[in-house]
Amino acid sequence: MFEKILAEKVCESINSLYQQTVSSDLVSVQKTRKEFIGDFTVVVFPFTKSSKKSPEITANEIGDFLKAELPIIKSFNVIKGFLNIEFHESEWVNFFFENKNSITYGTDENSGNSKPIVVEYSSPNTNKPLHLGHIRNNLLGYSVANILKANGQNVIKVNLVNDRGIHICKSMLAWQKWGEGESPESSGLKGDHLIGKYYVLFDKHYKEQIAELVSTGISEDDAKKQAALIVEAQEMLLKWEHHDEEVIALWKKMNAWVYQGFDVTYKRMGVDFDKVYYESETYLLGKSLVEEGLQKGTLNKKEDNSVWADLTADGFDEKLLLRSDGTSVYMTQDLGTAELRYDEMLPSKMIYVVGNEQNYHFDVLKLVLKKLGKDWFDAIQHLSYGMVELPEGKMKSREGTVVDADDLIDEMISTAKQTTEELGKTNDFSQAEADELYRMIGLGALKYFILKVDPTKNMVFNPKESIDFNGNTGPFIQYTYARIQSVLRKAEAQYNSEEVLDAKEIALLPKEKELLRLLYEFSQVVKIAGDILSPAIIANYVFELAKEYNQFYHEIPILKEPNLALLKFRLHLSAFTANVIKISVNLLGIEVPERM
RNA sequence: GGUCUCAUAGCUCAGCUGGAUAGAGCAACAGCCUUCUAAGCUGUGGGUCGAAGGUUCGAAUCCUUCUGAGAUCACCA
Repeated sequence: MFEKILAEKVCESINSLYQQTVSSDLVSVQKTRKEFIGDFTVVVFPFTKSSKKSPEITANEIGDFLKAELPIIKSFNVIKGFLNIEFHESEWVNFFFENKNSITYGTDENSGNSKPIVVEYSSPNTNKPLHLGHIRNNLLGYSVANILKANGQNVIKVNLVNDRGIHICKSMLAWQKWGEGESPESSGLKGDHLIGKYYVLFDKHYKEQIAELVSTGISEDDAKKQAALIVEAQEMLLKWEHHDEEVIALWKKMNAWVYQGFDVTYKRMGVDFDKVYYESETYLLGKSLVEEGLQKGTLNKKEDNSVWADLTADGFDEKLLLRSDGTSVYMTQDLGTAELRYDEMLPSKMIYVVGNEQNYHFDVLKLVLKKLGKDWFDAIQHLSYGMVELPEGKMKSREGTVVDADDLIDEMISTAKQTTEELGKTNDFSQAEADELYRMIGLGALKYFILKVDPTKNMVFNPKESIDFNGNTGPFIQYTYARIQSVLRKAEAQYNSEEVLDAKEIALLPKEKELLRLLYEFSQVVKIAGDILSPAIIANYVFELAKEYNQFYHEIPILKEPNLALLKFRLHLSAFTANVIKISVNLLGIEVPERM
């Protein structure tokens, strides 16, 4: 890496010129801004303390040293405290030859040997269909897993399905009462949507009952607890915990419907898992951990038999871990599944892709594990992503403002179809080819729209404005790829990726140099994205790359270039760019078409 | 009320551990298809980086205070 070589040489120069030692990671080597001549810029302000000279003089002295020591440097110039260094063009051409044909360029293939990283994402409830918030979660989890793999990590993707609890009992009860045996087959509804329908129905009737009770003079809080429906639902949950055959059978039937529905949505989103956990199978695990904590005296039991962790010393409150009736809460379950996961896979890290509304939960989770003496507590990393909001604020299922995942995907694909047909792009496509293209573009637009935003930040989605296909979008990037493929197809006679080109014939134009420069940065982009778990880094990079290529494409002729060596170079440069575009978007879970 | 996050162009967002004159896209306006795919390219306008202090050679970035928005603090998950 050029930056590393430069940084180390700069340290040497400080040592040699001023007899001072500087650590190489304190040296700031950055890309030279376009308005100046050079490839890399060293900021010399920090070294003026060592040199006791002005920034300009210091920069010149370091520049002289570097130039004398490193033959790869062609020239340097100094502007204020900035030392701009220009490499010989051959360095960039060499970089090009070394990497242009690598289908794994920028990624680390040495995976599999290290301790695994577990990435948990999706983690749906089985009482309603997935919505836009889940889409962000799924796309993030899937992409982060890809990015970690590209960084040489052994990644295990897991899903923890929240398949038990009062919420699913509500749907079950409503279906029992008013469903009249309705099934996905009889209704034509997708299983998860069918269940969601009864969850909403439950809530509707429940609210009516509450209102009725309130009108008889009962307080709202009491009404919420006394309403017949909620009491019945709780009875059902109790029956479930006691393995009541009828309830279990109903539960299995309805969950199966939901899973059929989820599978369709997962498949359409293009996400998958290496392992699926079901909370119904793991929810009891936490209890033994809590018992252990009680024995050790790190947890305490109150008079009513409820068990608590006292976290006041760490600036938190007390946290309930077992209810007075001995049943476990969300936190208890998470303690159990965390330990199960750790014991099963001995991971170096356990990443949980969970919304930022649960920041407190994860702080407490780690703290309780620490209290319980689990020294691996720090392996837990909460990838806390921001909410997807509507222009008027948070999505609310009660107000019907939730953007349904399936609906949105349908809309994206049909918009892609309409737009593509208007442009006449698929006139010579077969129906199957065309449909595949619409799917790719629609999903590409959606995925890019979600993933280009910094995961930690809340983002806004306006349902009234459809997601764009022009500008900083997925289809723009897909289009650039397809455009390159088109050129390569036209150049069949001149293009052979294996052909050895003559480096001496190649003189880089500014746009070509900039393209190469961007391609060079890719491996660092992958590394940063992996370090901070941010697909947005990749998304913004690949947009930049596509934009740069389009400028090159418009400015410089490829197939009409009279010099055959240059023509071939540009074809290979185009192919290299297409390759990096493909690798990049694949990290985001986006596919690229050969034609569009 | 306690804790935590966020605030950058009309809108949606970049701006990596502090570095040169804060960038894109959309929207608006003006151009470019007898020439490799116009889902493209070029140009114009648009900013007190929420406000005020501070640290620094240097602050959108770090610290403090204030304003505004949001999250969270359940014997819910």
